[in-house]
Amino acid sequence: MFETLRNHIEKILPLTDQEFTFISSLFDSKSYKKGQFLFQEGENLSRHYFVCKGLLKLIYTDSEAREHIVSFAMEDWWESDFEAFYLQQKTSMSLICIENTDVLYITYDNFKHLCRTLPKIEHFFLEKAFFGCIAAQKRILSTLTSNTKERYTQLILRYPTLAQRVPKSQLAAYLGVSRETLSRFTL
Amino acid sequence: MFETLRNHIEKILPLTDQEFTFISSLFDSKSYKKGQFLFQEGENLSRHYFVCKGLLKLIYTDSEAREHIVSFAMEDWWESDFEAFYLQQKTSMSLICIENTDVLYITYDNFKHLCRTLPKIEHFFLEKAFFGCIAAQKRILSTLTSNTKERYTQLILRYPTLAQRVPKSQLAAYLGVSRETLSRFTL
DNA sequence: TCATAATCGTGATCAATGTCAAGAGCCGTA
DNA sequence: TACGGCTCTTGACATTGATCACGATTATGA
Repeated sequence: MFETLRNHIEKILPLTDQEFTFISSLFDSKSYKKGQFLFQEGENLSRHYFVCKGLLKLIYTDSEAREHIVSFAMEDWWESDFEAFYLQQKTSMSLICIENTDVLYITYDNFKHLCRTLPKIEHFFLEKAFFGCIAAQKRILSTLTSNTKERYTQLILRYPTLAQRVPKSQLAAYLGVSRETLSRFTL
Repeated sequence: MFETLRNHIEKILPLTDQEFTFISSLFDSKSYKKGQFLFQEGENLSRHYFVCKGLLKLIYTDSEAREHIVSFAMEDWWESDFEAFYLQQKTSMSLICIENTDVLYITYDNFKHLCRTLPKIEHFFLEKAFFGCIAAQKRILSTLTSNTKERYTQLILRYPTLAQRVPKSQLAAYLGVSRETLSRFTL
């Protein structure tokens, strides 16, 4: 699992063995089964997760108990309730396994410690955060410019494996439409 | 204008005079009048803008010439076509003045030079990017959980000055609804 | 293997919103 | 002051998608 992380980081930032040993010491690994929560709304444990293997969904549950999918996370993706993590607040969302999943995670304190001790890692996280902003900008744009059917086909084209691993009802919850609506489309 | 930038950065990262002199040398300042373009779709000049005074909109124009507002930018906000800037591509969006506006901007090359020469600035940009992700996550969430009227009132509550500085039709283009729909709401 | 739960598709109905059209009010400028 | 441009409102109608209901199919686990 740690090798996965190392490869992932070194795509952006070369590391010495010593540096990576230090990084590793600040992460913990954990495996979850399908259906389990990595964290739940209202908890106070802010961690940043790296998915080594598996598939997660980050969801928000509204006042009518409807589940909205803020994002999926598959192999090599980072995931967390950013606001809760970075501002040290209670989580407003939950992170749940769609498949059995292996993750590495870092706590906020360890993250700060890492950035202080090994400042060049901030370059790595900056690049990740930039791409996060780009992806978010694109998703917002697609809600502005495209109708539901277009967004559905774009999603499938962009993440073909996701569409195979996730039931349609979950794709609907990600797109913000009812599952019936997706069902009626002929692609 | 440069003092504005310095105050802005120093909220997150203390700077020596020497450091700030160096930073300043990599930014240019420019003033634009209401209606002018800072850049236009299809151009190849990637810059990252800091708004000292005024108000901008980042728009995407679709195939039917409809204008969608990806984001507004007011005082102390950073703005750019992130993808074009960071990946050195042609812009797919345009940045336009809603009011007369003074900006500072940095080119991609200077940005890279800055990060290489003064790595601690990456801490500043990382924090900015993180907050950008948080804001985007929230905006996506609001489209998933709230109806149009709720999103409209949330927008006004959150950015009361914006609602005063921008015509309703532009707020509609930001929310992704028709101006007629906003018109029919009694708040 | 069987029982149960998930998932998916489809019809009927209703609410929300887009679209087109017309007109009214406001503001800056010649 | 008068004009044109911009903005906002409102009505009528069409379209999209949500909701509820039901049944069929597919996975899953004891």
